[in-house]
Amino acid sequence: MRFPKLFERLATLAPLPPDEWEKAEAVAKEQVLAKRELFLRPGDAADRFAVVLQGVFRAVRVSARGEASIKAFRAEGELIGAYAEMLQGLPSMTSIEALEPSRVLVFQTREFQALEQGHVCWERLARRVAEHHFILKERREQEFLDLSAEERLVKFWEEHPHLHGRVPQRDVAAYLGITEVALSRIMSRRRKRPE
Amino acid sequence: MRFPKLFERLATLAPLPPDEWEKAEAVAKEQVLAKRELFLRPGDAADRFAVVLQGVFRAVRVSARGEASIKAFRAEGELIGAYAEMLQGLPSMTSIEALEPSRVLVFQTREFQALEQGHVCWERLARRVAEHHFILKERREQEFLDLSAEERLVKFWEEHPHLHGRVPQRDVAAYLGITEVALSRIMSRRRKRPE
DNA sequence: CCGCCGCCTTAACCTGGGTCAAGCCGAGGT
DNA sequence: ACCTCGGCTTGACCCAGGTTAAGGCGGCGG
Repeated sequence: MRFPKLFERLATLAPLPPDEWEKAEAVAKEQVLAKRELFLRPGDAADRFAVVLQGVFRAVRVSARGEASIKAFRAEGELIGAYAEMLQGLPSMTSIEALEPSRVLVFQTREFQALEQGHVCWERLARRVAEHHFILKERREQEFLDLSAEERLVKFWEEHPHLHGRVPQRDVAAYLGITEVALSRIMSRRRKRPE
Repeated sequence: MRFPKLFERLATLAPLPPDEWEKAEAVAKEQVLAKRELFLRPGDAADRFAVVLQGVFRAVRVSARGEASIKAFRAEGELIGAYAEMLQGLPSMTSIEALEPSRVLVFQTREFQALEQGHVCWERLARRVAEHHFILKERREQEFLDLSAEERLVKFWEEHPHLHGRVPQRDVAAYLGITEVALSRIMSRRRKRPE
């Protein structure tokens, strides 16, 4: 077993026999990405996903009008991929970019589906993953509905302290749904009135 | 089989043997709700969900500060329930209210779990449901990030024409993340400059 | 028939965040 | 050492939407 820590992590989501995990490792390929390199670009087929072994990524949605907003940051142990597009069989509308030199473990969806045929544990895991992602998105929805930009910022750093210093401010702003300029203003405001 | 149309609908999501559906019908209970009656109130255990047979519901999140925002409207054929709380074993933070005299088909989560033990089709269905809900939430996230209130309004009516005349404007506003007043302004603006 | 209530609209005023544009560093590259 | 360039800040101005408050209007109960 090449990735025992990853195995343990996944096994907490759903029971996962070690030999099934070894089969998965056999079809997965490690990939190294330089800073600024893309794991996925818009227009690509959404036929693969990966687990981050090391590094940080940003998932950027490129809207029809060329605007770019950030859907998520992903660091060690988390999944990257154009999940929604994959589920719908659409080409990716997301670009996924390494913000640091990174390493990921890549799965082709075809090969993952083959694993699902072999043992129900993979379907169960996929269910838990879907449910988990749902919970994250619902939490985010609630923040847009109930919180001001400043409150969302505070919450962001509470929930993602490990991203400190690893993601540019402009990207945090794009994640919060505001501009770089507004973020800067909010920060200076807080500096003056600490609470 | 008491609800053949519902069976057909679910069978499009994941293969569902008719006899399994009959087992489900056997444990489900029909419930009638008057206008304004609550299917779920905040604080309740999130131990049941239902399919809407007739009527419209609104799912309202009551934030800590007493603010109320609307997570979703649900009409015929759709699911109601405090899904995120159910997944996390938390008490409901959502109130689900009938906007019209309604009928729903109620399942206890315990009983649904028993169905899951009996046949994998239920786990597969649950997975598809989770994935579907994820896609909906992600779409909504994107709308908050990329669109103005006016654009969100237009899209809302494009996507939910069947709700026309069935939900109060103030609720539409709360769903879009704006006030009743702002919604009214946007509408009068559009009346004057039709495009 | 009247008055109340729920729901919607309108108006006046305020404010958070957008836009545009001018700096200000600090890290590389030459 | 210098230049550039990318990322951050700041200021001036603008506008969408929030807040408050005053009606309008249709339906329903008394």
